Amino acid sequence: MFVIGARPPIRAERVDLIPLVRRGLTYVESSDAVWRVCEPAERWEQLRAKLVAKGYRVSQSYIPPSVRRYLHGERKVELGGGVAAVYVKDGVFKWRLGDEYGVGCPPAKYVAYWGQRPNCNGVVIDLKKIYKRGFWSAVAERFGDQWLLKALRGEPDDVLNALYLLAVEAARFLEALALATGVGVDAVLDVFENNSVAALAEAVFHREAERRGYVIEDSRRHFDMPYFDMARGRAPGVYKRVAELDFKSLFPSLVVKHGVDPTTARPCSNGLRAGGLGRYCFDGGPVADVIHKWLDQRLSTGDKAVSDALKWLMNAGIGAWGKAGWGMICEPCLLAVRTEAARLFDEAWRLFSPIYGDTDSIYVEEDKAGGVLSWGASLGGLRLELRGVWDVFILAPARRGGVAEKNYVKAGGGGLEVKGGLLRPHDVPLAVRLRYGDVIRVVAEGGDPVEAAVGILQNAPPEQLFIYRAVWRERLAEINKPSLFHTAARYVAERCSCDPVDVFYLPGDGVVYTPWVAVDKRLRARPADVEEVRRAAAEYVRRLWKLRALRLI
DNA sequence: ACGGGATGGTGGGTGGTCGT
DNA sequence: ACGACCACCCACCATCCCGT
Repeated sequence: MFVIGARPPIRAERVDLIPLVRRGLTYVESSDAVWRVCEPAERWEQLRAKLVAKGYRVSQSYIPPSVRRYLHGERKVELGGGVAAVYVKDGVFKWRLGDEYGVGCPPAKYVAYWGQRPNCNGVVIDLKKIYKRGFWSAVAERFGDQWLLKALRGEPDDVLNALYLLAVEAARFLEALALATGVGVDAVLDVFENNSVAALAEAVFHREAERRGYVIEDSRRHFDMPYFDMARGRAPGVYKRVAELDFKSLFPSLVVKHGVDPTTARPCSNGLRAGGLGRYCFDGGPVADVIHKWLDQRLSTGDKAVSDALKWLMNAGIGAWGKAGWGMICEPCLLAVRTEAARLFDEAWRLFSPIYGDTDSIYVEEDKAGGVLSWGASLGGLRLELRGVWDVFILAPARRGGVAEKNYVKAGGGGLEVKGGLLRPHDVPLAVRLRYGDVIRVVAEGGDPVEAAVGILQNAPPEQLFIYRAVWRERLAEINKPSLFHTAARYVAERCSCDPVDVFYLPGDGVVYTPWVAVDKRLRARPADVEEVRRAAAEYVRRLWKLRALRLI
């Protein structure tokens, strides 16, 4: 952490760096002194508050020392080493490493867990912190809804195997971040304790500025910038043979093309429009250069994990210019990029009247794709690519008419992609969730999705009649007005030690069904038979808006 | 003509998930 | 982190039916 200005009343040494301090919406060079704080890092949070209260300005106050040791070359990133998953069963640590299974601590560099932390050597990864949602929800999202059937059965080996899948993915992502930033996985995890990828990106921005002899003042915003929705759809309906075109890394490309950088942003009469702030010019700088390097890396890598890590770093780094909280704030930078993206988006709509578009994507009839591609090629510095042609593309109607934005289904070549909470087959019985592709096929052929779902339920195995949802114990404890779902959750929570609680349930008439038991609000239970539950499931899907919306197309 | 129960729509609140 | 959106729940209101 650095202090800018008079000598601070703490242990600090003078360093020969030029401060860039915030003035209005931009940064300017100052002749003030710069001090490196020598106090232990655990005190920085408190120290910052005290110093800021006394009128001192600070820099890099949120970068952990572990990250700094890597950025200054005192430590080198070491990649590779085995990835193991560990979980506790009856007080015993069971692990999987590749195809090997064992008990105790695994002989692996990365030890990932969910729930109780194993006391093992190596880089310990808390998967709860990485995925920030329920265990089975994360597994189902990434590796298929079939895993929810295993969640229902609850076989210990299935849990360990699912855990291992997440562990491998998480370790690969963390290593990719390490490779891209030069910050070791242990230090990346330190950042994630209190912060996000944005803080990691900013650490690299700061280091590059420092290398050039500058420190950039930390500033703080209390409100996030307003978010402009850039999604637009033509009309609800089923479209056939739809070409999808995407800009690859649009925001980073615009940063690089225009040299957008917080350290050189300044108002000028012929620059880029920055929303309502007027026009701004940029001359590149340390931040734009880092993003340039990351963009080149992303365009040349064939490794998906590395590509994803770079995408996160760039988007989080750029997005953080308008975030609330401490950081490298630059409203004109973010607004200039967004406004330019919005201008291109509008131009595409004027020229091609797409079926659908969202920020950096354009969906048009197959025969228009060539025209869109040549337009993209004429823009300079941007890469517009044909991602593919979908056999079926469905735009959902909104409840109040028009298109429900960011809600669509695209299907082709046996694959199916569903976007948006309105259409995603959550909150539906597992059988329907697993066979959602069939429901979509019926819609594409002009049939009734609700009756298709009811048909699926009539022939479904009994355990697939339930809906899956997760609820965290902490949340469950503070719920005042429990719904039927929470009633089921409380009933299940009393019978397992899981967190989040994995609830398989189905709302009924005055009761909620959990596998083969009907529970009322006082948590009184009676057995329920299959046909009773099947009827409740059919009634339930008939009520669902997400299926009736598909019917209205 | 009146009142009470049943029914159905609405709007606000709560909780959860997705997407950025 | 935050907004948008869905399912659910409840309070509230209008309407209708029907018996008195």
